[in-house]
Formats: sequence, structure tokens, C-alpha cells
Amino acid sequence: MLVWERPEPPNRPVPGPLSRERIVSAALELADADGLEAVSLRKVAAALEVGPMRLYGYIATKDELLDLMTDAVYAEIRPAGDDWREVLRSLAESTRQAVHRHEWLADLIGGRPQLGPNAMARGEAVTAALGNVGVDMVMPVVSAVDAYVIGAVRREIAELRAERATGLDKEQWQAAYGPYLERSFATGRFPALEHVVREGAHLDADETFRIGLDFVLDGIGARLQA
Amino acid sequence: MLVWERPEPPNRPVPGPLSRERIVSAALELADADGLEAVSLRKVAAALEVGPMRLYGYIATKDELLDLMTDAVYAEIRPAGDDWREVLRSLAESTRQAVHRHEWLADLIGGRPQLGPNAMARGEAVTAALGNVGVDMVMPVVSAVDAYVIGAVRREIAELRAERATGLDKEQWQAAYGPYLERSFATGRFPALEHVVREGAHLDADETFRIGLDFVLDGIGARLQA
DNA sequence: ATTCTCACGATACAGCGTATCGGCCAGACC
DNA sequence: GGTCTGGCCGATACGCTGTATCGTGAGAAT
Repeated sequence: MLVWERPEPPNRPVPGPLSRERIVSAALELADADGLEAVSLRKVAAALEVGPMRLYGYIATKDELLDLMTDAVYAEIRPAGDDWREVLRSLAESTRQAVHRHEWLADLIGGRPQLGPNAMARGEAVTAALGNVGVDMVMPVVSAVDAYVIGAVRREIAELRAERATGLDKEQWQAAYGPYLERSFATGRFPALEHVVREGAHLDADETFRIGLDFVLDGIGARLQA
Repeated sequence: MLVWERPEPPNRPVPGPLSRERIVSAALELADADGLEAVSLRKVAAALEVGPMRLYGYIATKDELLDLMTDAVYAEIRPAGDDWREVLRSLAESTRQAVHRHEWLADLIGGRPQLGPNAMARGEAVTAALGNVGVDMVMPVVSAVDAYVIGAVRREIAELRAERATGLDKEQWQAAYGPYLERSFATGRFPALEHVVREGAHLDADETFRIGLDFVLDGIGARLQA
């Protein structure tokens, strides 16, 4: 709690070049380059050419660092638009794009309450842009869009990683993934699923995200004018 | 990949009482009792009165164990209903309830592709129950509901934990949480947000979940009949 | 000049996932 | 029946993690 208010350590007017910001940005660099598991306090400290324990003058815990990293990315998300639909759509799309820029965020998003200054600024921006929506509806509406986005990007990134893990190209992926499904279907235990997978349309990640988002926005629209 | 097909270890007809099932259920017990961080291979092995390395005869990796735990919970989810709306609603509600029974699932859900037998059986059940929905729509529709549920329960559990962390009762929570918001609002940087929080309706977790779900279902309904 | 203070970094600890390897036991073969 | 052998099991070990503790040394204060 109150994580973002932690002041510079007391009685240290110029704490060397080290600062919360430098720590967070070193951690972001590591995470962007090699994923979340590359972010250890030791590695972050090493990147800053500093002993691991130095960091504890600026952050209380590793979880706090992860919260700060998450909040830092929220600074990149600024919804825009003229009517509520445009605003919510850009909220969703720009959040998704932020996760694509920082895949590790898929592991953290939704996992902790977002109370950092950038998350709140994002909330302020979207709330302000939704001025025409009734006071009682703003929270439910934004929460629903956020919930959808969180789940959608987690699933999307999870699939992306699984695909990459089999070897990088799409053929090998289908060579490993396809046969597994084939064998599962061959048991005859999933006939309806098999039918849908074989006969249904196959959408790419962009289309899937947008269709789901349209569902949410359409549903919101229906309730807004009621 | 192909995690769920791993047979009993070769050339070991009766591997003592140990088995994948026993390992998974010991892990589930630990996780339900003390959370995910209580699930270490050493602790699971200890609960089974076995050396840690014994487990590697049955699982390849800790991540595989987590996948198996997740899939085990999916066995509890069986959507039911007569029309598509009932089916999807019960899919969402019963998934949410499963997460409430196993809070640790909030940390895992959506984080990996769900290809286990129980996840697929859940998929089969919902697909079969959506027989009236067009083949091309089943996947997008189920994906959208799942995405919403994943994000919603993650946020819900995250908030629940934050609340619990401040001390167990609701008063202390508001004593810590309220002032933080107060001070943030006092900066004047979040006027729209402040207005919504102060004047808007405050919904509990159940209501929030259901309203968001209604948005999704309404939106789906609009597209289905089009 | 001397003493005090306190921040810093080295060291340490408990725990983690998992690789390796030595010994032992059961079964096979002579 | 005795010997060999293959393979499983558990002990040990490695490298890594987050973080507590504490001696030291530099800077401030008197």
C-alpha cells in the first residue's frame, strides 16, 4: 500500500545517481529484453553496478518493484476519442498494444490493484472522456472493458509463447500442436469441439480480440441508452 | 506440450502408491490451504513422504505440475442450460466459483493454453450446449466470455487479497485505502475520477461481475441474431 | 582533533528447481 | 544356487533466489 508515495530515502540529499526511476527503468530494460524471469534484484542491481542490497533503500520488496514496473507501462496508455465507444475501444486497443510492447506485463496485469499514479492518470483520462456516461455507469463500464482486455491479452500471449516454444516457425507449431489435437479428437470424446475446430472459421489474434471487444462494446451500448 | 499424455513411468508396473494423481492432489491441498507459494516440489514431496526427486518420475517440471493442477480444477466446471445465454452465463459463473474455491487459480488462469483433458471436456460441454449457435460463432463467443471471466476474477481476487492484507476487517481496509485515495484526490489531478468515486454507485463483487457479464452476453446476443 | 552517527556493502541464511551420481536391490542368466 | 547386471531411488550438490544482519568506514558534529 501507498507504494507510490515512498519519498527518496531520508537524510540522503543526493543518493548517488541511483533513484527509484533508474531502478525501475533498469528492470524494465531487463524484462523487455529477456522476460520477467530475467528480473531479479541481483540482476537489476548488477545492471546499475551496485550491490543488491542498495536497492532496498529505494524499494521495500521485489513485489513493489513489479508494481512500479506495471505502473510505468500504464503511463503509455492514454485513451482518446469523441464518443464513449471510441474512448473505450482506444482504451482497450492501446492497453493491448502496451502488453505487446512488454510481453511480461501479461504475467502481471490484473494480478494486483492498480493504484499507481500512472494507472490513476489513465483512469482519470478515460473517466474524463466518458463525461456523457452516467456517473453510476462509468465504473462498471470501464471495469468490464478492463476485465475483458486483461483476460484476452493473457490468453493471447500465452498462446504466442506456446507457439514460440515449439520452435520458432508456424509449421513446426502446427506439426506439434495439430497431432495432439488430432489424437484427442480421435478418442471421440470431443465431437462437438472437433466439429467447431474443423469447420469453424479460424481467426487470427487481431480479429479475435476485436470481435470480443465488439461484443463488450455492443452490450455496453445497449445498456447505456436504456 | 502433450503433457497430459505422459503415461505411468515405463517399466514400473506398480510404482508404490505414488502416482500423478496423488502428486497433483497433494499439490492442490497445499495450494488450497496456503496459496500457490506453499506449493514447492519439496513440500509436495514431503506431504507424500517421499524425496523431492521422486516426483520427476511422474512430472517433467514444476510448470507441468501447475498445468495439471489447473486442469484438475477445470473438471469442476460443467456449464449447463437450455439456450446459449444460460449456457454462457453458467460457464462464467461456475468458472468464477471454481476460482473462489481455489484462489490460487487466479494467478494461473489464462497464463497458459488450456489443453488438458478436463479443460477440453469443459470446451466440449459448452460447445455441445451451444449447438444452435453457428459454427463460425462458437469459438469467438466462448473466447470472449472466457477472456472476460479471466480478467474479472483476477481483478476481483487481487482486490480481495489487498483488502485482507491490511488487516482482516473491512474497517481497517477503508482506514488504509480511503486516506490514500483521499490524498491522491487532494492533489487535484484526478477530478473526473474523484467525482465518479464519490458520486457513483458502489457495487460489490457479485454485482460487478454480473453487470460486466451482462454486457458481454448482451453484445453476443446482438450479433447472434444479426 | 576527537567522537559519534549512520549508510553501505559484504556476508549469510533459508529456500527454491533440478542435475548428477553412487549404491542397492530385484531379476536374469549361467 | 551363485553371480552378474540393469535400472531405480535417494542423497548430495549446484546455482540461483529474496532478504536479514552486522561490521566497517567515511562524514558530520563538537
